Amino acid sequence: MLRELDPLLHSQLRLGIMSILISVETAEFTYLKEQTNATAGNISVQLDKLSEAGYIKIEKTFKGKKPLTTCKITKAGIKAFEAYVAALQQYIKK
Amino acid sequence: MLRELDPLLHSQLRLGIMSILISVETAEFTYLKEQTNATAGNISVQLDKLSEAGYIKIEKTFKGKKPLTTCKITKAGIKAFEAYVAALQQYIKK
DNA sequence: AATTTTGGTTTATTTTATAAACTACTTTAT
DNA sequence: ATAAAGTAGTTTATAAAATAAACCAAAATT
Repeated sequence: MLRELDPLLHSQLRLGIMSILISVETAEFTYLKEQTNATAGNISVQLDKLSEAGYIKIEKTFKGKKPLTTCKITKAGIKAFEAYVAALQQYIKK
Repeated sequence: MLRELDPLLHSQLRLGIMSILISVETAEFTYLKEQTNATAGNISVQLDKLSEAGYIKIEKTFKGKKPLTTCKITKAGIKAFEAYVAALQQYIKK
């Protein structure tokens, strides 16, 4: 029987964000936007969801005079990501 | 930059169905239902979508007096599945 | 012969993803 | 100095998807 895939991670954009965050550890909003090719609005919404789930931590500061949003994956986020990947393997192994 | 994930395959249920079909080559509706733990309605809808995309072939016959729906992955389906897995690797490789 | 079960389909509802519009401020050009 | 354009986002509206609920037709069971 196939395992459940965490719906919060089974979304192209959120998975992309998490995929980046798991390797870089912290990333700025604009960097995520570039890398994922998504619109700012979409990123904003998905970051909120990941944050509310406790998968990432969002910090709002300023770079000079401009707002700066920085994201960092949490322990829970790493765990969830790894569990998701493990479950996913079931689906894609030959 | 992250690659696109075929939205038709990036769905838990459709991916599960394709994952089964790629290994067994043909499967009955009820078998898919059991293995995926999904409702009949949901399976019915998702099979139609996969079929319309040409990823699977659906055959309707009878087993004795009862209707029997049999599914088989197509060449295009195999190709799409493999492309999806390749793209996905980008997201989940450490 | 009524009730339940099987094998589905269709329709309705909820959830999700995405895009469009907007806010607040900064930088650049006039 | 001020209007126009750009940056960094958020909020709201719309479209698309997933899922569940309701339904149908025939078969099997009590």
